[in-house]
Amino acid sequence: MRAVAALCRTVVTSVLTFSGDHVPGQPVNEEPAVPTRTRPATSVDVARLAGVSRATVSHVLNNQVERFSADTVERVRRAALALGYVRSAAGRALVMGRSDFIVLVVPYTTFTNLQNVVEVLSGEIEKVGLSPVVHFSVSRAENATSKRLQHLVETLRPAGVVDLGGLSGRDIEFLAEVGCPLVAEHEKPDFNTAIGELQARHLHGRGHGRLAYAFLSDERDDPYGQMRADAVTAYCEQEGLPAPLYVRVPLERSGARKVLEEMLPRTGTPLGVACYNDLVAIALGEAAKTLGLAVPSDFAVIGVEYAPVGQVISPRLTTVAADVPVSLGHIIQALAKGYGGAEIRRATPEEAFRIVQGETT
Amino acid sequence: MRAVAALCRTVVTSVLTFSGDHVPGQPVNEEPAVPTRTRPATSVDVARLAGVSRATVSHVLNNQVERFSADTVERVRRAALALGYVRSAAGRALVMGRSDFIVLVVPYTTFTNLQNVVEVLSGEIEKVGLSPVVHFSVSRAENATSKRLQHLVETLRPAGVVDLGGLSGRDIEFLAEVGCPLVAEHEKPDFNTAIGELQARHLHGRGHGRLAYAFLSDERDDPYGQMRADAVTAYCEQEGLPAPLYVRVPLERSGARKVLEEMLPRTGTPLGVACYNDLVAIALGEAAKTLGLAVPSDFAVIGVEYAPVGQVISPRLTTVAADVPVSLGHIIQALAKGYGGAEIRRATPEEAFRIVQGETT
DNA sequence: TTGTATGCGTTATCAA
DNA sequence: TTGATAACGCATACAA
Repeated sequence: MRAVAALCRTVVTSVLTFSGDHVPGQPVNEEPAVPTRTRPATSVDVARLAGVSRATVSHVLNNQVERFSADTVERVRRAALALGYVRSAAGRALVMGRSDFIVLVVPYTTFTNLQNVVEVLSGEIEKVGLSPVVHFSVSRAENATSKRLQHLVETLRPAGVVDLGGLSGRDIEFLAEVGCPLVAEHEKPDFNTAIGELQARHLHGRGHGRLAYAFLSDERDDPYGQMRADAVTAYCEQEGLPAPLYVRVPLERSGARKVLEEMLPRTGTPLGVACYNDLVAIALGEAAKTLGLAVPSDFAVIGVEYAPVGQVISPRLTTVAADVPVSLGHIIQALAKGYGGAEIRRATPEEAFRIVQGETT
Repeated sequence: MRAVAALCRTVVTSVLTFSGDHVPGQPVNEEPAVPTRTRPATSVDVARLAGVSRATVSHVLNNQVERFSADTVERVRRAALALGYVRSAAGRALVMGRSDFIVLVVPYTTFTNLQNVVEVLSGEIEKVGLSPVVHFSVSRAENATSKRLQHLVETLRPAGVVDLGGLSGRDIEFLAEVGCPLVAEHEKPDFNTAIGELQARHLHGRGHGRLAYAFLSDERDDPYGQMRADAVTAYCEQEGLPAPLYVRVPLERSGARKVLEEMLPRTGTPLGVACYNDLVAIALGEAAKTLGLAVPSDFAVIGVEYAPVGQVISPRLTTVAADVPVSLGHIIQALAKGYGGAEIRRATPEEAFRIVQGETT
């Protein structure tokens, strides 16, 4: 039976097959009714064309070429190319125990640079021979274990998971339990602290001795805010400034205005506000305009993101911009170390972030 | 040897194994050095615990329960649950010829609702027993075939691909060649035409007889702009209005202002501009303010997105909002039809989009 | 109603 | 230097 199937395959390979799959082991004798696709080439096809065994094909295509004659290697490679052969992830995953995918977990937060981040990481992942796949985290509760992520990891059995901020504590535990590596988890640089401090130092340098921190207050998670706020607080303490006021800003006009009206009596002016992101900064800036505050002399705001919208409005927003490839350096490094890529140097927070001076500070 | 391995597995299953994989077929006699994870349960384990054969397990777990006694079904299900059994995607994909994943292809464009869109579609995909995986398209050229997508499809062999606007013509050809179904491709409603017409009709209804269409002019692809602009043009023709002027707006202040300065002599005022998205509308609105134009009487803009930022600034932006679940109705429907879910009704463009009245029209 | 046998495509071991 | 063979986990046609 096997011989029949193999023989049949010889024919089928060079011919069109049904769009549906035929029964395994059943010779296909009839004419294809709807000739739509060719069955993907397998290592058997390559082996036959190259005149070698499947084992040889496997070795050569995995770059274990030392033990083979140059001629054999060449023949196998040409055959693979000619047939458009691509190793089956399924077969490979089955025998390896895990697949060649890396899951990028994106947090449930707006993220102007997301496409950029994914693009940069995708390139690095491919450099080490793996394939990127993006997963949007949806868990809002800090310690909820995401059923979706769990299922993805259990079925895909990825070679690794990259956390862009979407993982809860339980998610991380889960990954450890099933033995799925979390890329760069333990060497994550404290970027959020760096950002918060950068904002505080900038506001202080522009003459603001009274500071506040503005969180985002909407339906989305805010995976970074607390660390940044802590950094602002630490800066104030270190510099002998009064502790910053914390506020939560809703993303609509009247709500933002109300927040501002409530904070001013408690802080007085001038006041400098470090904001969770550009959107929060814009909301506060607009509210300040309607209240007749002078920006930036009485009321200064600085965002984080360098979103385009902050640069088209008046006053142009002062913000913190990230150098995406640099700020992902620790992940890129871990990827290289864990999966056999070239060694690279890690970036410092100073290299990763910079202030973009606008008109709001 | 097989018996040995099977026996060995019986032991290993209830015990911790190495974090690395042991050699298949090699009994593990030594004590585990680093007892980190248990090997995932297989259908053999479930079969043994339930006292049935692997075939029975497979049938029951695929809901082909008619032919089995209630007792058998129950025993199998309990055993699977007890062992935390998850069927291996690899084994399944290998024998089925394709995996249980659906690839969501996201276009290279800013997208406020992206998280929402992905969340809604993910839910629907799971309803039919498949798993969503997101792929960020990066191809900018209209007819470039994305090497990344190609590789993903070839290795993952997904059950289907959902195009959110990131596929080029060649990508679509490629998918057809390899026989990967493109979900809802042929029944895609013409939402972009609906959006363009909605914008034009709104501006006209607010008293603007002279219209323009503003494209995005930045580094990103603009997969939707042309269709919307065409719809605006068609509307003008149909209503006997002068043909709309097309402009491309860069996302920075001086550039946007220059565009505005160049268009006004050609159109005069009052002028109504249908914009590609909220950001373009904001850029033009701000430029209009600096030129001293009266908004909306002399110069009106309407965006698309209902992005939060448009609602926190002054004047508050008029825009087109999408009902995400409704606007994805055709995809949800196709998913259900193609993969055996519940039948649902398709939404019309009128149900999917609505005008959010702000202060710029 | 249940079990047996086989194949899916890849990799690893060991023999030639 | 190369090849035969045995896993990996699952699904299914077919036999019992």
